[in-house]
Amino acid sequence: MRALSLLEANRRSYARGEYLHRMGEPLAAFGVVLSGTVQVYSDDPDGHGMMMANVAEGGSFGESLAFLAVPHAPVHILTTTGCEVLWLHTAALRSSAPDPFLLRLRDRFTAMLATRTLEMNDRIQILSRLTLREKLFTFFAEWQKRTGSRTFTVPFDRAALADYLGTNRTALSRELSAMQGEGLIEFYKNSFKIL
Amino acid sequence: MRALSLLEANRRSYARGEYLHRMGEPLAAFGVVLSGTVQVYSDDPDGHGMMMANVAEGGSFGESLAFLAVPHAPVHILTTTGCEVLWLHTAALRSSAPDPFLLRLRDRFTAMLATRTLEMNDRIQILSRLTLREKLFTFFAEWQKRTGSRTFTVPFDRAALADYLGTNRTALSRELSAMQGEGLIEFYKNSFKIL
DNA sequence: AAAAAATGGTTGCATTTGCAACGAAATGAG
DNA sequence: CTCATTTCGTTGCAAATGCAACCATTTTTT
Repeated sequence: MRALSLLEANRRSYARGEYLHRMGEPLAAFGVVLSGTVQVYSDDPDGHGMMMANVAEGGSFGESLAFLAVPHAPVHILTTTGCEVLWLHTAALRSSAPDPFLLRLRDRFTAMLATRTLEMNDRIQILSRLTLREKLFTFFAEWQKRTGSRTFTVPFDRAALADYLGTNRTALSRELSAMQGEGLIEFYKNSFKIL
Repeated sequence: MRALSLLEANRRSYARGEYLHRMGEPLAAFGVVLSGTVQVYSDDPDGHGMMMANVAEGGSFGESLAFLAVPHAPVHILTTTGCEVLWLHTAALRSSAPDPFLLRLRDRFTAMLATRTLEMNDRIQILSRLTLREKLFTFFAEWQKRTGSRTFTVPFDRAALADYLGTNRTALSRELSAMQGEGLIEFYKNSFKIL
């Protein structure tokens, strides 16, 4: 495929828990997850980890850092399951060669970034809610909308979900139990049903 | 200037508090703030407003919604001061015409989006902190880094800052006073000094 | 299969913080 | 200038929640 050679693609496999990238180093390319799940983490000075993104199969990560050639990426990237990742270089996208195929590629890349900012807006909306109950409502509403169903399975375990919502794991368990007790939701592991 | 005609630019003036855009409608163009400050707000179902972005002079807004031609934009956009805004259409950016000038324009646009996602990451980091004190530390650290000085003036009043940090205005006042009392910071209005 | 590690729920407690009510000071309008 | 409006800080209180400790269950490894 032409796109792959233009972007100097190469594919690699990773084990569960393996680092795709370490904080402080430049990202030479961005990644597309062919299988498995990877997470983007940021460490604060206290060594307190914060999940910035959870990327499932078909998703991508590191586009901005690679495109802008940020010298010291502010994040770790690691797998939560075994993974296959396609690495793509952005250099070709900056070329001024008037190649119509490249134009389409660039268009796709820009659309991807635009879509990403809209997704991050959703996350910011969740994090901006003042109470945990509100955060959960917003989170569930989004998944319900995204999947078109009142039943869905999220790709987070409890600890990761707490990180994603910006709260404490035990507080999350407490609130989920309370909501189940009130008949608002049902859940088993990472599968939720909105009542 | 060539860019302005390619992007069908037009300039408009707005009064303080005027709406540039209302939620639910498509954004035909994105905006560059020539003077003044505008804010991007999202309304949740409860009618509870949430600030998504604060755009000062020189900043831009609505790039993603305009580029993707999202039919129902999920945000309000309004001014907090008198403003001059330059509206730019993205249609030309999607053209496949092999115009080298257009290529550079598109490159700038993509870089802008990439930069935007990195900024949103910063916001997410702040919002992910569990305590207000931590949020303020992270917020101040960013401004200190951005301005290269321990003294800076932020473009938020207290209510807007509370929104930005995902907290309550009075809790924010309380915490700022406490931090001043502990000799950690000094502040007067929107100007802060890190000690 | 047994042991080890990871994951998830519960609970008591101290802290944080959202909220309401209020007053002072600053800002803007007539 | 005067009055109205906006902005900001303070405080009491109730509710939310971070945290630690603990146990049960599940999953992984040996």
